[in-house]
Amino acid sequence: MAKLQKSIDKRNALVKATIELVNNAGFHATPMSKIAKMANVSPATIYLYFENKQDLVNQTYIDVKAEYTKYAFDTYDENMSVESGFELIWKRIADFKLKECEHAMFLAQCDNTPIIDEISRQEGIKHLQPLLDLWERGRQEGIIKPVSDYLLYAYAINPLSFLMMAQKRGAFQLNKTHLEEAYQSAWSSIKVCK
Amino acid sequence: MAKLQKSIDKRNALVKATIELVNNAGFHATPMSKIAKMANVSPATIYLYFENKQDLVNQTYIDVKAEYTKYAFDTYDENMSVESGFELIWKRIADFKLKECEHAMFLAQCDNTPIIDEISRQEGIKHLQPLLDLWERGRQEGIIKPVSDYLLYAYAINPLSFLMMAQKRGAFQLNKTHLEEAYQSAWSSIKVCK
DNA sequence: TAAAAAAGAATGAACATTCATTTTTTTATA
DNA sequence: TATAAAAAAATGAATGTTCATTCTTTTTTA
Repeated sequence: MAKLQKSIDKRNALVKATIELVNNAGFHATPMSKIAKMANVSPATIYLYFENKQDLVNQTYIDVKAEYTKYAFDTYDENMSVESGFELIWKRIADFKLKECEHAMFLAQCDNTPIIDEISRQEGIKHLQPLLDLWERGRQEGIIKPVSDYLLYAYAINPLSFLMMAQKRGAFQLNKTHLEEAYQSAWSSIKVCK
Repeated sequence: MAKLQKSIDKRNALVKATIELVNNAGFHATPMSKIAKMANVSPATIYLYFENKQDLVNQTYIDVKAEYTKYAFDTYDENMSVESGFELIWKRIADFKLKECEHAMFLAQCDNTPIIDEISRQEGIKHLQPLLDLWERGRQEGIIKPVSDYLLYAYAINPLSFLMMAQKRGAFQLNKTHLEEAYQSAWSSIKVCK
């Protein structure tokens, strides 16, 4: 009840500020005072929305992860064929990582450091289930290689994180052609070869 | 002169402690005092070997990156064919990431956060040159896809980082068979298809 | 006008770094 | 080779700052 009365805008502003500051300076160099300032809020106000700094970053992670997977699966439905379902999801993920670069970067940072609680990490993983289900179906139909989800993810999805980071650092620019090539690589790395 | 007298062992112990603590707690939660304690040294002593905390972590990064690439290219020579050269390097990298897991994890953390200075990051990248040269040769011979180094790296090498992290988190175990499959995926994602 | 939300200032702990000494190593001399 | 003076290395404690969090008061909302 109390919570519902509090302004959701303020919570969102805090989450947004956290993402931006952690991306630019790292967790170690983002004090609560800066987060508050960027969100136009008093430091004390943060504690009306979050238990402490750890809780703030955990919740931010879960929020962003949920947004990411919502975007990824938004236009997917389970009746699609394995191949076209995968293509759809892959391209949505690519889209997200390149357009919502800030959010994708934040996830990459969280996924490669111990700044997130193990519990929140697990929470974040759950959202990926539709993709894992698709792969399982693909394996049963003999279309997808009968290997661990981790191997499939490593070759089909994870490269996009690397490309996103490289692009963010200005090292190179991903265009439409690259993207199509990348998709082909992804698909051929997980499909069963005839 | 003065520097040579100082015990290289102490510097190494400090670097080692930094890797271990940053891996387990993150940069934000590794105070100099803990690093000193783990290296059996007084906090003040750190400042005889490093300018400050940032310098310590930068140097640690460069050290580990150099060790990584030294290992990767150790048995490679430029007269090898593109395909066997690539296989050799890939397998050495895989070996390193799985055996020297702590070091590989540290690199992954540094490569996905702003804890390292841009200058040190650039320094670290230089070491990778032999692989880039091999790819260039491969492109000229029509064996390797004529695409950006970043795309090749994303699909051929980076997945190993993801698999290493997954393994480290205990999520799954990479065995010989997996590794061979992973290599095949890597190679087929960068070679020109006949 | 009462309850909820927000604010700014205060608090106390943690931390990076420096300081003043002590210990160890090196050098020079006999 | 033994010894003492000098230099270098190392130390534990001190310093001053930064920061997360809390407290008290004010403002807003119902």
